[in-house]
Amino acid sequence: MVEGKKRDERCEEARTRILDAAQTLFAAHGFNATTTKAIAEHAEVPGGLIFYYFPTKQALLAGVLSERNILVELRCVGDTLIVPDPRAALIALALRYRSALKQHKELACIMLREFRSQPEVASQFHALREEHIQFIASFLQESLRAGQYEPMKDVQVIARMFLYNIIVIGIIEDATESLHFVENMVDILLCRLVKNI
Amino acid sequence: MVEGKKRDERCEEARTRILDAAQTLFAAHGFNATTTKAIAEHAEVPGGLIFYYFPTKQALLAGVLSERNILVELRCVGDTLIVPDPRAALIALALRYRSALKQHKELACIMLREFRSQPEVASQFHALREEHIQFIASFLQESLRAGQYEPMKDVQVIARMFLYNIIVIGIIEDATESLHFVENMVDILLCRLVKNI
DNA sequence: GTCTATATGATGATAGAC
DNA sequence: GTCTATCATCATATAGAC
Repeated sequence: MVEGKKRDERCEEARTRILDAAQTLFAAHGFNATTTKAIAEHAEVPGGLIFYYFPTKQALLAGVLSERNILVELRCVGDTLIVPDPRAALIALALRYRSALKQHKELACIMLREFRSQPEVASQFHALREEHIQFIASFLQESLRAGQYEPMKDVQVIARMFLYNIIVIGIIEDATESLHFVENMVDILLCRLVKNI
Repeated sequence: MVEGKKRDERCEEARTRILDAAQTLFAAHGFNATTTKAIAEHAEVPGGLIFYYFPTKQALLAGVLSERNILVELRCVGDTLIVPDPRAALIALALRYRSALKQHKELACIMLREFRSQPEVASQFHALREEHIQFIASFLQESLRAGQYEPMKDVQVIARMFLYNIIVIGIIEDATESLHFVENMVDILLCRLVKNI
């Protein structure tokens, strides 16, 4: 029974396990430094099985990027986030981004590592950035309107700064006391508002 | 004569040419994706010569990072930069950082690419960040004092945000209209000041 | 210091049994 | 679908002539 279940699990998850292993190792050591042998060992499958599911190693990378698409997950970052106070709203949004990035840190690492040499990664990365700058800008504008504040001219710039800081915090930073930094960051970005409150 | 000079130049610069080629190719394709053969071809030297100057490929990377040390160059970024107006000072500083990063973009790319797998790179990168946050903070504090402005409590946070944005602009951004963004960024960071002017 | 030829090992990918 | 054995290629590094 236990054996059967174990067996079934391993069987039906072989492909998933390969993707998991590839994602982890690509993030940790980079695409080129990761051997298919290492992926197979980490996934606990024989080396040849990788090439049953994926024609090439490159296709395996593409599989990781498409099937574990960080864009889709991040698009939900603003859902059900309705806070009348712009300051609280931006902090909540920042924390959501932070946890989303943390959750998908491996994907983010792969994108950051490979976007210079893998064109598909670069375009995905670029699209992701611009999309979220627009989203953050309209999210901020919305929460300003909802809170009866004066609309800001600098919304685009603030959104860009917000995202850039989130990216660095999520990817480069050790995340030590980043909550404190996030709050201070939002205060500074909303300075004109805060003074008007 | 021409032949002799050409020959001499090639001879005395062989090591330098190898370092140049390695730097360029490591930045473009990453350490592991770059073969020593490719470096030799790019440097126009025979493949074996690399291992006369550097015992291993890893040592070649270490050579690039130590002999083309971006830290040293960036430490001069604030020299002879005395501007009484904090806004003008920060913009000037940002532009210096931007051009320094642009000039050493290959090094920056290598650090960003490899800091996760190469421990030496990681510690260099971390030290660089903290050092420059401190530097920017005291630079800002200084220009506030010089301009007779009230000292700010958020200097550390502003310095951090400043640097993080500079990093993203310099490394990830395509640098399109980044001057405009830099100005807006400084205005937002100094918002409390600007309102007091 | 420069260059060629090559050893040695690892890597991506395949063939084919089960 | 799973697994083993193996091929062809290419990478780092070396030996040794010049």
